[in-house]
Amino acid sequence: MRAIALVDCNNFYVSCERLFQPGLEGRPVVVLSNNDGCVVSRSQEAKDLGIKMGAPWFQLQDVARRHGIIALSSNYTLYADLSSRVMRLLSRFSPQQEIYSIDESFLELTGMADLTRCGQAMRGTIRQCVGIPVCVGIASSKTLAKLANHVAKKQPQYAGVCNFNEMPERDLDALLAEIEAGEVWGVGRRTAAGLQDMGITSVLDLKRAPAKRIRAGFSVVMERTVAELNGTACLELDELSPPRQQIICSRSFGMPVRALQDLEQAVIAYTTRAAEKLRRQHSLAGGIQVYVRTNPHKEKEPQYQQGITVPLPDPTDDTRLLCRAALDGLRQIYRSGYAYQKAGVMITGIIAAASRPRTLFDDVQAQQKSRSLMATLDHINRSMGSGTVQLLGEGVRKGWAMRRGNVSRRYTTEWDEVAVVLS
DNA sequence: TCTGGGGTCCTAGGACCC
DNA sequence: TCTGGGGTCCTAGGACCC
Repeated sequence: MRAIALVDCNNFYVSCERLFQPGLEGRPVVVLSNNDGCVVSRSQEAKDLGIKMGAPWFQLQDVARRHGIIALSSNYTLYADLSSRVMRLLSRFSPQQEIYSIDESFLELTGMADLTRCGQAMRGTIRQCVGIPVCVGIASSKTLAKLANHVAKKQPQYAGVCNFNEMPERDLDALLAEIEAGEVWGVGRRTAAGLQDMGITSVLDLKRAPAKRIRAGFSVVMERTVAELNGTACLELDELSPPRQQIICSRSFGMPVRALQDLEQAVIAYTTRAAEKLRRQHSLAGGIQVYVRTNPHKEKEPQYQQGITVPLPDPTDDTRLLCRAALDGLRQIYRSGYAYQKAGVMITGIIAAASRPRTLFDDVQAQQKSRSLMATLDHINRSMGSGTVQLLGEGVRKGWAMRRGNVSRRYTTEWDEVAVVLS
């Protein structure tokens, strides 16, 4: 039988913070999104207090004070480094691994023996070598493995590893009958409501739903989900991630921004980040979209949102050319008199650098100059820290930069910030 | 005062072509 | 008066994921 494992870190961001601040153990802790906006990770203690995923932090002030909830700004540099350590350890357990997200990985285990014990070994190794707690779900399709992982997390009797493949069908169905259909990977709020209208409430209902009806009511994607619930693997492991088809960089501002000049600085900063990502995957941009918007939550203030795509007939990865195009777009959509809350850029029309169409009029010398300048820029910023060299237009004061009230140190990636044992 | 960011896929509809 | 059929490409919007 096909065997796929899904390994998922528990409360990943909070677990990362606890590694270096053991005093957080046993206490309600949350990690906030950029700008200290929403809750994006919660310790078990915080979940037990009823703190919801995605809840705006400013609405939780009272409950936070009452229960002494500790809120930390997100520290993605730290999380990304710990994630790569976890993933490297997991790769020892299977020749085939798909890194699905910062805290999740699928592993192909087909043909191996003692899968439940193998899952326990993964847990033990990661706990010992990195210090992060994980749970493991094992089943015959990715969708079922996700569900098994969910069970491993919720039901303590599985000790963190749930293997559907070694359960009799009848027991498995009894288990699925107890789980809401909305827990299934790919079933979101809208679909769950639609399923409910059809009388489908549990995972077992969905598993037994006729494929034709599901396809007609929803889409081929949902039809595949039902097949996966029945143990037919439709989704393969994606071992190497294909290059991105779009690259987005957008941020909310730390405070409302009114002046075009500030928006220009932000757009240059975001375009710079996006261009770095573009070059890292050896691609060129065929266009760049810029958008700005006011704060939709402030209903009494005048609202405005607009975006525009600026085509780049000569595909490029040069930060300067991308910035020029983005600024050109920004000036077209900017209207004075609004308090802007967010801006962003999206690189589109992405092609591989190697497949750049050549024309008679290519300025080969300029292209070579651009390539070596960008390579030098990337080298300096990679080795000496991001932002060491930047375009002047990005600004130095950055009044629009995001808030990070309570950010921890980058313990594992910056010499200046390593953990101090005694001082 | 304060509500994240970055992706993918699918579908429908319009423009355009032969 | 009569006004096809089929294909492609692009875009916008919706739904979902972490």
